[in-house]
Amino acid sequence: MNDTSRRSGKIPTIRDVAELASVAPATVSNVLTGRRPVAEERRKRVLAAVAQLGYRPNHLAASLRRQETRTIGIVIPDLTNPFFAALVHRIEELAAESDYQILLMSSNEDVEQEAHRVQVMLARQTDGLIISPARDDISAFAHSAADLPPTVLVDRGFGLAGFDTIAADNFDAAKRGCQHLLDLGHVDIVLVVSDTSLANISDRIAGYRDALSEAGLAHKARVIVGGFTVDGCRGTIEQELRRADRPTAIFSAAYIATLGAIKAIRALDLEFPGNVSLLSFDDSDWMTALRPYVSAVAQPVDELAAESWRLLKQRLTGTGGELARVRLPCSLHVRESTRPPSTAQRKRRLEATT
Amino acid sequence: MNDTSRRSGKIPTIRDVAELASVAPATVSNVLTGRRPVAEERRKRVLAAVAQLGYRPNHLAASLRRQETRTIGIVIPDLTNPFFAALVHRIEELAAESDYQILLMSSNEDVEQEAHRVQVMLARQTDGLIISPARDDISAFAHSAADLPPTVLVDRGFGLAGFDTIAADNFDAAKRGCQHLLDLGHVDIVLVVSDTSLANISDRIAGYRDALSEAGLAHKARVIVGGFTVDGCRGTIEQELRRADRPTAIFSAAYIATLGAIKAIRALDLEFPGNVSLLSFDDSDWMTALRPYVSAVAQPVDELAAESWRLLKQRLTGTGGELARVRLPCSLHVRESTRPPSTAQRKRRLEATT
DNA sequence: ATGAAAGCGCTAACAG
DNA sequence: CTGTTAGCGCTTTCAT
Repeated sequence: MNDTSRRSGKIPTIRDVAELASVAPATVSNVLTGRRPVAEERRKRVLAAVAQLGYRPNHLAASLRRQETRTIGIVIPDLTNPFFAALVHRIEELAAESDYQILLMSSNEDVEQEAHRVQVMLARQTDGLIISPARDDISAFAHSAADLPPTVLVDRGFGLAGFDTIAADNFDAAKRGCQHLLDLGHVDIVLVVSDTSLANISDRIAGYRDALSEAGLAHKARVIVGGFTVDGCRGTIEQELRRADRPTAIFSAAYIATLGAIKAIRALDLEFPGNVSLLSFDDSDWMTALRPYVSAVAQPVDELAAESWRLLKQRLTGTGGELARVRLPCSLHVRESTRPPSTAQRKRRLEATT
Repeated sequence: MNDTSRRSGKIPTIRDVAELASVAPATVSNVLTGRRPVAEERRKRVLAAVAQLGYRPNHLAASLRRQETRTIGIVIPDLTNPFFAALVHRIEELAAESDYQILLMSSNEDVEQEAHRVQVMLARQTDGLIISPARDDISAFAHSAADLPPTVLVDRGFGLAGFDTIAADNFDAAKRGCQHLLDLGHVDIVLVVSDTSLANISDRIAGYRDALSEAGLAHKARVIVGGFTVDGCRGTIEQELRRADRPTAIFSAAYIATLGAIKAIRALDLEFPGNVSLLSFDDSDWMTALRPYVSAVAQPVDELAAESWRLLKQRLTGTGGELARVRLPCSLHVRESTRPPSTAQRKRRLEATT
């Protein structure tokens, strides 16, 4: 059918269509975009010409003219983290429904890469940005929100001036997680974090401390830092578990910390929850596969994605009101890796302390 | 410093810079792109003007003019699958090094969504495409390779005419996996697949059958189909495990099948490798966390990504030669979930068969 | 309802 | 080495 175009070799433009249909280029545009009405007869001629030539509108040219690309940029720290993968997946899905596309970049938790990537996004005229900043700070890539197109900060950078920001309620989630362990009778609970400089993490630390305080156990708080790698976390946790007064429960405050914790426990030939209870911040499909099922605090990924997109789209269409700050609740899934401390555990602690 | 631009309200263009620096727009372009030399003094004036105005080149306009977007489109079936997430992550990283950006879309294993997304990519003038097709067939989105910009097919659609194609050596990997189980002494090995219509999967089935044949056990081949969901796979596998003559080993030929298999085994209160050995096609970080560590065939994700990008870039720069068909070897990680059949297992089979 | 003309912001081609 | 000119392909005035 469109052999003609194929043979001609050149990609047809709107002018080619216009000539073939004996109408003005503007008319072709109006038929294809539906922005203005076109007489039925001419409409058909245009459509026929489009089909015959195999014409495809050049979105690039339209973007330049309209000053709108229908592209949004997403910058996240790490796509291999299932949390971010799921977040991006869902945002892409929603954006596509509104005919927006995604330009994706990973900062690899690196401020400089992040800065560079955001600059590229700006040069590319993305209509909006969804960013999960490497640090809770935009100074790496912009002076202020005014330097950027409509931008939503998700998961990190909560509350920064000038942005719609959205994140899980890390404080509350960590507090409830810790309370769960306290309810079970644990008193020596160590919190393992990746990096204390992120607000998310300090919120989790604060939630953990708050729960302890309310139980009158503020002095029992113990936070250890494992870094951004599984092996780093594992090493730190192994040290912790080697202490005579080792904790009876570990609360791993990040995905990699959970993997590190499990590996550390296994490396020392310990069992969980037998020798130590384990609670994970961040849930994953495998946590309900191998035994023991891992008790976990789950972030509402789909809702975070939906809300991010909703807010951004509002800004893009100018229907947004006040800047939003949204905290979404996490859910606690009590499974098998958390249980009351055994008498052996209690005894061990007692001996170590006296 | 660039308060001037801030106050003016309007985004500066190359002409504004040119005027301020008293040079021609083309000169500004030449300074910024480095495509042609510019006298040192004028250079400095231009750079100063750029800084003062806070000018950013509009990549869109440049793309339109140059007929090159430095954007590549990636279409994959599902970003929540760790394999694809890792693939995309790595490709993005490599592309960024060459100053290419990624337009990302998921087809959600759906041919129609895929078709639509590819059309969008084409309209957006992506310089190249990396696609992992929902079916091993491009007919959903193009008549032939000639309809598309330079395109690499990765993981799926291996060998399709007109494309550089690249995939793991699924046949060999499955064969070696099955041989490993045979070497252990297993004779009743069931293969669980998601969907037989994908070439990847039939290759794995063929590899499995081939290994059995070489061992003179062709008649023992048993392949069950669980579909694209974890629960579907689990259900199918549960049924299989309820049979009196249940297998002594399960080879799960896809990530979700592995999750399904583990859940099925647990649901029936069986143990692995005690009651049944388990070998996974596709590796994941958690498989070396919880016990027993899961023996797995690992696809060379990073190499697949690197090779995909290398091939695409060659095409983009016109340095590509013959169309390439690359098979990359998988690696077999023997861990704890596979072991020789116990005497109890042998006995059970014997009783069921007689 | 339609067409002509004027750009969106940039760069390649061509003079000088 | 530098400036001028002419578009890339589309959409939007502004007439008619």
